[in-house]
Amino acid sequence: MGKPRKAFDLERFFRALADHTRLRLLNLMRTNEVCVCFFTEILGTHQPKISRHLAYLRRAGIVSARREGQWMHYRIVEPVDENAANMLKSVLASLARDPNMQADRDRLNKLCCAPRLPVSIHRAPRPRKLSAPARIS
Amino acid sequence: MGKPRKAFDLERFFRALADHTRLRLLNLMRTNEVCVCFFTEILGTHQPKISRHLAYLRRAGIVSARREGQWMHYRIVEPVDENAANMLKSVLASLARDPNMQADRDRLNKLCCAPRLPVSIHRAPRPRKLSAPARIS
DNA sequence: CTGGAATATACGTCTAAGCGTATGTGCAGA
DNA sequence: TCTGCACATACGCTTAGACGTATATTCCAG
Repeated sequence: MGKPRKAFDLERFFRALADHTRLRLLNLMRTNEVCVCFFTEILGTHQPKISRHLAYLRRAGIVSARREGQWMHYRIVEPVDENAANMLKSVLASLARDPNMQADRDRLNKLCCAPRLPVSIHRAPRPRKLSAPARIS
Repeated sequence: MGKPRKAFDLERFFRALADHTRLRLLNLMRTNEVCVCFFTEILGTHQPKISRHLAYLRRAGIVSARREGQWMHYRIVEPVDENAANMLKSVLASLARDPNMQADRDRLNKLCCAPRLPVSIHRAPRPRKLSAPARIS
């Protein structure tokens, strides 16, 4: 008998989405599993800031993390709650339309396909296209 | 050529939804246009608190207000942005499932249909069922 | 035009959470 | 086992916003 999964927390979900940096992160994870160093490179900000926001998203059950050696990969998870899943879908669709968010994704794609990565992240594993969002958290 | 309506602000939208009191208010407005005194009665809280949260929702473009004499009626507005409209629909569907939110609505319905209102709001206009959410803001 | 009712706003206080900087942790290679 | 890299967390500072209380505004009745 599976654990009685805690009821979905709407408030926490919205607090997690109510921040520009976190929306930018989600936008970059829309179709990819991305490692932390790519986020810092694309957003052009300090690494601890990125990690803090990723931790926030993780605590809210919106993303999951996977370790690969020294690197951590983050991806969006599909919420079990049907309404939450729909909301997240709409959020991502809304981000997809925003020109600034498109610019972020363009930079990620460019970097991702570049023959050589910048020195700061030259050994980093490149983002992986995801066929579908992960299940559960 | 209509005014170039300001782009929908996702962040502001989520900040507005990231509060328990505001979610309770939205829940009560799910199918009704409701006046302030009913909110204070149902939530059992101070009136300025209610007004502040309603103002917040209004600034975020989620509700609209209508004056009728001394009374102010609030209702949810259907966002023009398609994704926003879908999100709001999912939010309301999610609230509809929550037992505490159901209890709030039950209390509102009971009060609404009672032969006599409590003294504190005995002259207040009762909530009105809405056929569909209002357009725009 | 004056008092009271319904609602809105202002004010001071407190907490959540944002930020940058410094430091801790875990893994890989020598 | 020691060093360096990727990432996480701790710390101190600052701000948005939630709260209760007090006061302003708006409308109606008389």
